[in-house]
Amino acid sequence: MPKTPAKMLTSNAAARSKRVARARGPSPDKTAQTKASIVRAALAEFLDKGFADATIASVAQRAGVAKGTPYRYFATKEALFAGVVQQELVGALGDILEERRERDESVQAFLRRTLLITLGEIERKGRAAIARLVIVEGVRFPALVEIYRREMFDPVLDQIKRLAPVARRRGELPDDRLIRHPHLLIAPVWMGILNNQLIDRDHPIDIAALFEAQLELMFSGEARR
Amino acid sequence: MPKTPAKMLTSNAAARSKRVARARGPSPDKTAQTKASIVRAALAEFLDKGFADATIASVAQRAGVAKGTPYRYFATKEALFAGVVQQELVGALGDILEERRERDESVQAFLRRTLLITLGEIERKGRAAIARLVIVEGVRFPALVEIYRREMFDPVLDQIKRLAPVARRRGELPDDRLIRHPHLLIAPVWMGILNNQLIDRDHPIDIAALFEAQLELMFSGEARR
Amino acid sequence: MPKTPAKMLTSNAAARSKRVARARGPSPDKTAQTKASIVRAALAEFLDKGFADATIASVAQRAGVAKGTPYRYFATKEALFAGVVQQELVGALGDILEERRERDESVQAFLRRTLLITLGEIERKGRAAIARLVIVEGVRFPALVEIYRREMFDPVLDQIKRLAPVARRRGELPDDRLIRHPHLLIAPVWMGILNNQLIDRDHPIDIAALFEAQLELMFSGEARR
Amino acid sequence: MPKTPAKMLTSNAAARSKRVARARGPSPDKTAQTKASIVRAALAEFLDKGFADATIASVAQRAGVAKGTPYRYFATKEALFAGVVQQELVGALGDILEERRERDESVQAFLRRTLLITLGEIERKGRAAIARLVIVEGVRFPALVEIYRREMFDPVLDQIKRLAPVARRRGELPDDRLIRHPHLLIAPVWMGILNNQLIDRDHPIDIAALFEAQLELMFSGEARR
DNA sequence: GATGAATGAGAGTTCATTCAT
DNA sequence: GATGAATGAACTCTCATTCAT
Repeated sequence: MPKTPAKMLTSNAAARSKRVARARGPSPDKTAQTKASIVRAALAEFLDKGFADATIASVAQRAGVAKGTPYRYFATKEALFAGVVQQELVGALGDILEERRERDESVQAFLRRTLLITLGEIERKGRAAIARLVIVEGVRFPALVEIYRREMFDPVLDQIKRLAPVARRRGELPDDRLIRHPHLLIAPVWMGILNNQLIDRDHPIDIAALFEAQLELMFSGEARR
Repeated sequence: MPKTPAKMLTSNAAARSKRVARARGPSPDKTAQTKASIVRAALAEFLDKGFADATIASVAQRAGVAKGTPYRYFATKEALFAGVVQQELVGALGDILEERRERDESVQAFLRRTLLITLGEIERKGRAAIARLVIVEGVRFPALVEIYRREMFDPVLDQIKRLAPVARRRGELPDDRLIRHPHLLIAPVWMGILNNQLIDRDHPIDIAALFEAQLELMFSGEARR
Repeated sequence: MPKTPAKMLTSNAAARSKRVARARGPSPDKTAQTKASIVRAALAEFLDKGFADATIASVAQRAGVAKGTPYRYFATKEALFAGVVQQELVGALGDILEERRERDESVQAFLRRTLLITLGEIERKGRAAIARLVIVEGVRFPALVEIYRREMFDPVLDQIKRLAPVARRRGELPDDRLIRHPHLLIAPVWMGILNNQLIDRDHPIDIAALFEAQLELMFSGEARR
Repeated sequence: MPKTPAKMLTSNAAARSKRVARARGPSPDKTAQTKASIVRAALAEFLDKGFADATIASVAQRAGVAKGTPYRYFATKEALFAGVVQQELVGALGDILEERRERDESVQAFLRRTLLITLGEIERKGRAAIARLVIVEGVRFPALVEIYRREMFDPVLDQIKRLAPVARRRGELPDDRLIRHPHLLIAPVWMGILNNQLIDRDHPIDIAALFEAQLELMFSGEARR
């Protein structure tokens, strides 16, 4: 897990600040490792089998711990699922929304720059699989879906809603279509996730290319002319 | 469905015997009704709870039959699920693909005419919910997903692939984009299903409007100018 | 179980009246037998081990059924316990309270006649063990204790409270002690149950003799003089 | 309890070493305090929940120690229960049996003086609750019941058996009833404990008054005349 | 001595599936 | 064909107990 170094740092910092109170007893480091391996194992298990078919025993086995150990960190199977998925979700977007459009940068260029990079990451990392998981288990975990919407879906949509009028004023848009239907811009991304993750895993489509085509379609970009 | 002929035969036989001896022996008519009510009940159950949380007992209760009765018609719970969903899937498209573009009808007009109507039906009937179910249970039922792809997804896509060059030749398309990315046209539909069924049930978007906007976007329709 | 014949009778009557609605399917007789054997087994198990140490698996084994079968009749282990004990409790007294004092019969003679017989039955049958069970598990099952109090404890006490003034008027009592302390008369019975069931099983005391002594003690019977 | 001397010794050693080196090393004083708080916590836990529902973790939390600490003092949960209850039992009677009947004091007066005071203490302190606990867990802990019988039940009974003939000779008893049924005298006490602790906690009866009434009933006390 | 993370046997409970009636 | 009682594998969750630190 690429995050481990960062986590270890945090853990060590925590250990240092707690050193006075915890001179004896098990190592906080090992604890953090145990939890991390459980979370990792659980994510893999849930991705493989879905919530219903996943078993705690299997998670424990994948993590190399005893059957009861996951319960030290998550009270129930549902809590484990929610905890694991939530952890993957929160802050996953972070960077994109931090990005600011530079002076003289067109909205189209800005969107291409930020969203295209994110899309690459989404596919490279297992983000698309997470999205699929949230969607697939959404009926049982409405709270998770809401988090997903709040943390991932709505921010991107809001960004588009905010930028569309700007682009229109700048003459980048030939009509109000993006203003009226902001979903149109991200539709190809979901189309791609759906196709690649669920419908046709053997013939994945290039989500980035699909998105870029849609971007050029909506903006009167040069490729149009 | 291989059983269909046999069933029809039985049904006919039933109709015949009905006139002769109604009072004694099992009624084949009643049998067909029993199966129908089981299928209906099962679909409702699966839509409500998903495959894992659905129980045969509950299906039986909804259907007003005993717990063992569904097993007369479907060998296992999985077979019940597959059978029920498959039945909803197969032939659901039927009509659209039958439709032929009329002489002088533009491809855009043809697509609007056929797909828009279908979309309306999809939303009016529970088709979108079925789509959701297939997607959600796809990991466990790859065969169903394949059926879905074969019966629903690919036909529409193939239709687009077939018509795109035609439209291009007819001067309806300003570029090759639809030829290279046929998914772009149906992306808004999936965006809508995803949003309305799973992500934001409280704020459904108008799928038909979204699709029409995309249609006009890709074709150099009047609304564009 | 001595009750089986009576129960079978009831069961048969039930089967007869249901015959119209239940022409097919499992035999109601066998069902009743299964439930009876589960109840019997559960009572034995609870008496042997107490609620906490009793296991459903063991109950099932004693009853000669599968582990899941008890759940067809009792939703939870608690329900099984409550159901079994309650069944033993309700109506166990019945007869005593029906008894009426005959003309010219002294209160003392009446109490001796009715309670002494009941005491014999209590010991002969497993009633004392049931009482112990209720008492022992009372903290966890307040509802059961309340039933016990309502069905067994209070009725006897109320009977005494009702008869004490009568006896006093009849000159059978030398003072108001029984009126002020009705518990005194039944105290020896509980003393006996406690001793014989819990404290000193190897040296049981004769509860009937103890009760009779107390009866004579409180009434100025001949034995006193 | 065999450990008592050792403990006292340790305690003394602790007192000694306290003056010399308080700052370093484990404090034996603290150890004794730790054990005491564990015992206290355990008793409360067992009284609250009974043996089966009590958890070591909860005991530790009540005592303000770690989950593993109780195991330093008691090898198993059963040992903890036995140790705690036993400690409450042993020597609890002590004083009563030490008491000697004064010259010219009637047996009745002596019994009233000694037992009545004890009864008050029983109710004031949690002794009755302990009795309840022993009774309730008796099936699982026959050894405890035996201790109870040996330390509490039999001594009182033996005292009565010893004094009854004396009272009879002194003309305090109108007949041999108490000699033949010594249990009769203490029956009201148990009746009271049973009623107040288990059967009808909302309507406690006055155990002391009940006992005194029985005492006067058996002895030809003034109240009788 | 003390800690508390980790263990794993074991219990309650569910439910797809079977089959005698 | 239909019934529903019975089965038993499988799963979640608990908690007494151990032991490295």
